Amino acid sequence: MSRPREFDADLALRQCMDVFWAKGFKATSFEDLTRRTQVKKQSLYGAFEDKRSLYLQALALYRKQFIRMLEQAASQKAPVRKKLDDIRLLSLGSGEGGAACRGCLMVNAVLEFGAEDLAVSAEIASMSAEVERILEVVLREGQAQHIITTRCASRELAAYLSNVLRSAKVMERSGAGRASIDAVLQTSFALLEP
Amino acid sequence: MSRPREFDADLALRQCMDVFWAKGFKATSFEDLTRRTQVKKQSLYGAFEDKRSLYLQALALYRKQFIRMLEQAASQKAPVRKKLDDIRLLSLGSGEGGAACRGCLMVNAVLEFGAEDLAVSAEIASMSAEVERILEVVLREGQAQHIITTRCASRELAAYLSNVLRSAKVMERSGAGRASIDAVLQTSFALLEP
DNA sequence: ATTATTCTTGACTAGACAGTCAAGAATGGA
DNA sequence: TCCATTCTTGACTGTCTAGTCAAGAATAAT
Repeated sequence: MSRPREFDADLALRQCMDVFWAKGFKATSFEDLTRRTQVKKQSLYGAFEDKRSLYLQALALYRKQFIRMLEQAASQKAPVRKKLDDIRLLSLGSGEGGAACRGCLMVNAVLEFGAEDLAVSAEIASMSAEVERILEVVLREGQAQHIITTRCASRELAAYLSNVLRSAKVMERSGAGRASIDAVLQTSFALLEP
Repeated sequence: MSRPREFDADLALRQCMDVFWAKGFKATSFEDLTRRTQVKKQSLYGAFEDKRSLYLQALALYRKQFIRMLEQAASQKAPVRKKLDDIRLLSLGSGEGGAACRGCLMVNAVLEFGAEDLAVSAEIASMSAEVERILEVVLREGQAQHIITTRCASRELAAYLSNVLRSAKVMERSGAGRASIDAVLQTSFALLEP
């Protein structure tokens, strides 16, 4: 065989994801990535092919992480109300001090690339579908327990809620305070009650 | 005095706004702007100072246009239900064929710059405030007529609705079909009923 | 008509950027 | 021990970009 890699590719990918998340694709230079990861240019190229490919891999990682957290909140053994609260808090962000206004990498990606970039669009569409599927299950459970309105079908409510969560991330990125984001989320969730 | 300008600066600004709207700030090169406006580089610099300054002026123009349309819908002499319908349709977009997935220039701007750019943030904050003010009046009117729920204060509902409209624009930019955007909007508006 | 002023035009500059090259270093297998 | 392979490193390339310069053109006021 050959000389083994000296850096942790998974760690490097996570770090690159952070940079892309904070700055966007175009505004991130390759030098930003090498500075952050402390990995030399050619090594990054070796491991990830390309700036664009690195970005797509970061998107995929983000999606996996997010879905895992959402699924955790949705599938816990707890009352529906608790699940919904956790989902709301998840999308409110952990309130980490300071650099917390990055929004959602996936939303940022859509806004940056629009619908033209097929690979990015596909990633987004896939994530949205998963999110809505998970939400729908919880909402249907809530409807069965008369906690959630039955004025609209669970599928519609899931699309609605997914949209609300997305836009909370837009608010977050715009620098809105945690309080005002939470207020909007509270209202949006309150309107789901029968 | 001196030699008069040979091009229409207002028209050029509108055209630049279109380009920024479709491509974003960083992805728009000055050459894109000169190609679109058919105005030579130095002339654009002469009229608008700077790429960034041009962008900020485009943002301001967009805000004025949008607020004017929204105010028109909100202040027409018509039942509240008609007003809300018009507001919904406004944010659904006129359904112009093809290149209609540009989203909202202002939302795109926030997502591209995050909260760091003070001038951009200020523009956004100002637009959000105006939108919410206009919506609140309509919603309060609706509450008085028992068309709109009084579970939440009109101010909260306005923040909610403003958020919904924003995220419809995110969906639009992501290439979602008109039908699915409208479905989400319908649901979001339906939940406002008592 | 002259002049001061501003517009137009195209060539230019300096810097940033993604991606490449080539030479040397380190490793596992024979 | 030696070789093949892959990693590392730093220098390099070509391209694209925002912004500038300077010379010529057109105008309004005198």
